Amino acid sequence: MNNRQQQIDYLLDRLEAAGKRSTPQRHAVCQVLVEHGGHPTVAEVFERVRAAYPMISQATVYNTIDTLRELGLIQALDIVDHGHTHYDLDLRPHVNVVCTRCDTITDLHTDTLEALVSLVGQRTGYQIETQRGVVMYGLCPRCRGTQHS
Amino acid sequence: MNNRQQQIDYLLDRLEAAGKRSTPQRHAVCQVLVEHGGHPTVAEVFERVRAAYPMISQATVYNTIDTLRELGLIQALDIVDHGHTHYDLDLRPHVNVVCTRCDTITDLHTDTLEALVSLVGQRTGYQIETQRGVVMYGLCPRCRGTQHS
DNA sequence: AGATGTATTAAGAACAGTTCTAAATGATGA
DNA sequence: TCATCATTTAGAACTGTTCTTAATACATCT
Repeated sequence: MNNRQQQIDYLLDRLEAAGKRSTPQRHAVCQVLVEHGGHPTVAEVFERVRAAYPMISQATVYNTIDTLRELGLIQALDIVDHGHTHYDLDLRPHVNVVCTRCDTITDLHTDTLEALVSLVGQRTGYQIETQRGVVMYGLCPRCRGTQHS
Repeated sequence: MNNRQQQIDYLLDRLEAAGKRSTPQRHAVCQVLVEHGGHPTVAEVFERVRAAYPMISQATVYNTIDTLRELGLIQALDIVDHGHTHYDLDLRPHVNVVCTRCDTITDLHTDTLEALVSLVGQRTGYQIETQRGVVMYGLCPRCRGTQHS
């Protein structure tokens, strides 16, 4: 029933299927990733995991996230001026729209992106990783109102 | 007639128009940026500028690039797993396709991206910076051939 | 031309996110 | 139980970028 629990279990299953162990640390990281929902950074994950698991090391968070990434279960998102990498569990093609003032990230799913991805593949000859989102920058609706500063 | 020279002069003119001085260091940085043509990093620019201007400081390269960016004359491009920022003089909307094996970046200009940008603006309410390119990842044609490794 | 004020530059220190290292811990399989 | 191997931990090391400070060069005013 619990969608999130299913998602956490899915990640751990895939880890085990890849011959990795399902440790409590990895469980905690996956749980935080799923429950965060948005586009967490390592620092955010570390901080939250720590609340439930105070002795966890930052290196473990990095390692777990790297492993998940190698298995293609999450993707990395580098955003100009943010200074750290964000991660995204959403592997459907979508646009991540970043506010250049408040840093809010909004997702948009649209067929136009999928069309663009396949067009880029055809035109360039690249084998595009279709599960990756793209990033756009702009002012979010709220910040457009407070533009003057 | 020299297209590149015009572009260099344009950058310097815009610097001066913004009240900045047109110093030899800035000239050298602009020249390297224009002549590079692709998506240079600060390290690449620094190295090349140094050849013609051995006493230039890395800080000056950073400062000049920051200034150009503040004036909207170049844009920054953060690419996952590259570890440093690339810069792009091309302010028309385009897709930067990055090879995940050899790091080659290929540009693609297409109306579909412009359509996507305006659609994203409408749907999300964000005021999208239309001059920014987006990044996609994949295997370039050459690396698709040597995939086995 | 000379003096004054301001922008720019240079060099290197400082910083932050990430990666690496080495030792300790914990699980697995014979 | 013992041996082995993966994993975790803590912190050092690394790297790209930013910051600081003093020196320099340019522009303006008289």
